[in-house]
Amino acid sequence: MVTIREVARVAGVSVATASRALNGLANVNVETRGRIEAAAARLDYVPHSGARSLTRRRSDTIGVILPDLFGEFFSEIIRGIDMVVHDAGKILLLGNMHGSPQETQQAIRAMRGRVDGLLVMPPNSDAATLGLTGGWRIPTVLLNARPYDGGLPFVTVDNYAGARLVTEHLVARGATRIVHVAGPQDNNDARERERGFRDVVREALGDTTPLVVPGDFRDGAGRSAARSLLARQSVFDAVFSANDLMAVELMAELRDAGIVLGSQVLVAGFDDIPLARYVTPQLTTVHSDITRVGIDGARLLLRILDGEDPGEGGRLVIAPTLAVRGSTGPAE
Amino acid sequence: MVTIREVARVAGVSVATASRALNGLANVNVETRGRIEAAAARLDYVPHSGARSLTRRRSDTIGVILPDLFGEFFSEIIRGIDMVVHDAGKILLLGNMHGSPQETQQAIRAMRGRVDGLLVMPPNSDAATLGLTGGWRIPTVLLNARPYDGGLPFVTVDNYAGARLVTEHLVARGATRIVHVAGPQDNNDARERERGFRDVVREALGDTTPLVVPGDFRDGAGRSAARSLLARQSVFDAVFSANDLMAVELMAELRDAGIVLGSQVLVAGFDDIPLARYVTPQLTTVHSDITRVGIDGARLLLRILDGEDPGEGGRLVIAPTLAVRGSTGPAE
DNA sequence: TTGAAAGCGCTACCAT
DNA sequence: ATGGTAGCGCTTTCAA
Repeated sequence: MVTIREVARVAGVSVATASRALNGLANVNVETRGRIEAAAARLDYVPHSGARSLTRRRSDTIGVILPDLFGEFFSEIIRGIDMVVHDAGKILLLGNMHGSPQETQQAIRAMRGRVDGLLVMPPNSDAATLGLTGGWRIPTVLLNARPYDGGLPFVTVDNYAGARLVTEHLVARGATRIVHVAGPQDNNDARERERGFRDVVREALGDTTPLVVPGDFRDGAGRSAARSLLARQSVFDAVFSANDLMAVELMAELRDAGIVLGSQVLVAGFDDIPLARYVTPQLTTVHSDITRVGIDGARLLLRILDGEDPGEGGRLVIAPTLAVRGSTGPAE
Repeated sequence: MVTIREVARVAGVSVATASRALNGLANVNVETRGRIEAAAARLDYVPHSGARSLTRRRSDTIGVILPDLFGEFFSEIIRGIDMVVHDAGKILLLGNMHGSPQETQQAIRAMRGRVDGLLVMPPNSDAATLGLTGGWRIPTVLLNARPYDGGLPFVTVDNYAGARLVTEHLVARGATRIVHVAGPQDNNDARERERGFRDVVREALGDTTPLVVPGDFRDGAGRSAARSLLARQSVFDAVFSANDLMAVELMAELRDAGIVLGSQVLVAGFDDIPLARYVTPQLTTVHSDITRVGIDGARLLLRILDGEDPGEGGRLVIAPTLAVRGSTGPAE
C-alpha cells in the first residue's frame, strides 16, 4: 500500500510538503506541487482517511443509529440525512439497533473515534439508558424521540397532534363509537398516538373508556384486530389504526365481513405509506414528512458540530397533516 | 476525553497492560485486571475505534456504495447486508452514489483506511470506471452488476432469466402482441430485462421488432407509456413492464380507458414490490429475493476478508421466480 | 517555501 | 505478568 511517505520520496520532498501539496494548501511552490501531484498520480496514491481523522481529530463522518424500520420509513429517513450530509462532504456510518438497549449502547460506544456526531432514533428507550447523557459525550441529535429527553436537541414528528387531527376528523364525520387499534406499548410513537386519540374522544364525545385493541404495527396485526372486533360483536362506527399497515389489513377483513367502508364504518390510519392511495377505498391517514426529519436532524447536527448553540432552535417539532380520502366518507 | 493512558495512570499500570486487560487478553493478573476495569469504569473510558483501527490495520467496517434506490429495494438490501455484517461484529459505512461515475470513484477512494472491504452496486458504470480495478485495491464484491465485470466477485439477480420467465408466461397465456415498457437505457438491470423480452418474443412469436416504449422506472413513466400506447392506437394484448411501479400506473391508466385487465390485456411487471398484491387485479410479476443479494454479497465479502479464495463460489447468480396473479388472467 | 519532528490513541513486539 | 517502545499514516507546529 502506497503511503504519503512514498509519494514524498519519489517527488524528492519531505512528507510535510507532500501533505501540504496534496491538501491544496497555498504555501507550496507551484513546480514542487506539480512534481508531488505527478508522483501521487503515478503511484496511484489514495490517502488513508483513518489516519487522517486521527491527526485532524475529526472524521467527517456522521453516525446514524436507527431501530428496525419498515421499508419506506427507513429509506426515506436515510435519504433525508444523506442529502444534507453528502452536501456537507461527509459520510454516514450506520448502526442499526436490533435488540436490547444494552446492545444499542454498545453500538453507540463503538462509534467513538469514528464519527463527529450522532443521529439517534430510540423508539423505546430514553437517552440516559443508551448512555447518551453519560460522562462521555458526543454531539447528538435525537430523531423521533421523547421531546426533551436528556435535554438533547431533537427533531420529532408530533404524533400526538396527528392523532388528534385524525380523531377530530372522524368525529366531524359523525362517528360516535371510535375504536383504536394501538401500536406496541413500548413504542414512543404508538403511545403518543393513543394519547391523542383518548384525549379527543374524551373531550369531544365524553367517552373516557374507548375501546382500544392491541396491535404491534406489523403484518397480521390489523387482521387479528378486525377479527377480534367482529368476534365480540363490538358496536363501532369508526376505527383509527395507529398505522396504515394495520389499517389496510383491517379494511380488507371488514369488507370481507360485508361491512361497507367509508359509510358503515369509517377507517383512518397513520403514516401515509404509498399503499394508502392504492387500496379501495383510499385510506384517510396522517401524513408526516419523514424525509424532513432526516433533513432537519442532519442540518441541526451539522450546525452543532460547527460550534453553534442552537438553543430553542434545537427543538424541532414537525407538524403532520391530514390526508382525507375515501375511507372516511365520500369526497366533499 | 479520557484515553487509555489515563486509565493506566489511575490504575497504576502501563498502557500496555491496560490495553491487554481491556481487550480481555489472558496474560493479565486477575487482581490487576480488576483495578484496570474499575478505573476504566470510573473514568467512563470509551476506546477510540479510529486509533484502534490504525494500529490493528483493520476497521471492522464494511463500506457499502449504492445508487439512488427506491424505497423497498434500498431498505431490503441494506437489511440483508446488515444482518450478516452485524452478526460478524462489524459495522456499515454508507456511501450513496448520486451523480457521476467520477463522483462515485471519489466516494470509493474516500473509503480507503476506513473499511476492510467494499460492497458496490454500480447500476450504470463498470468496475474499471469506478477505479475498482486500479493499482489500489480493496476487497470488493459487486452487487447486481454486470457479471464478470473486471473479474471481481459478484452476486447478481438474473434479470435476463426473469424477463424470459415472465415473457414466456405471457405467451403461454395466449398473448401474441406483447409490448415492453423499458427502463433507463443506461441501467444494467433494465437492459437485461429488455434483452430477455426480445429473445423470447423472437423465439416464440417470431417477432423481431416488438414494440418497446421507453420508461425510466420512476413515478409517471407508466402513465405516459399507457397514454402513448392509447394515443397511437397500438394493437397489443399484453404488456411487460420493466418494473412494477410502471406496471401499476399503466394498469390504472388502461382501466380508465375502459380496457379489461387480465383478459383484454394482460399485464406483468418485475420486482414484486408490496404494492403488487394490493392493486386490482393483483399484478403478475417477477419476484427476486433482494434481501438475499445483500446477505450473500456480505457473506461472500466476509469470506474473502478471511483470506479465503472463493473461486467459482465468488460468482453468484440468484434465480428469480414468477409470481402469477390476476393481471395475467384468472387463477387456473 | 521547505523540513524535522512531535504527536493523534492505540496495539503489539521485545524485554524483563 | 508487566513495562518500554516502536510504529499505524497522517497533519501540524516550529525552525530554518
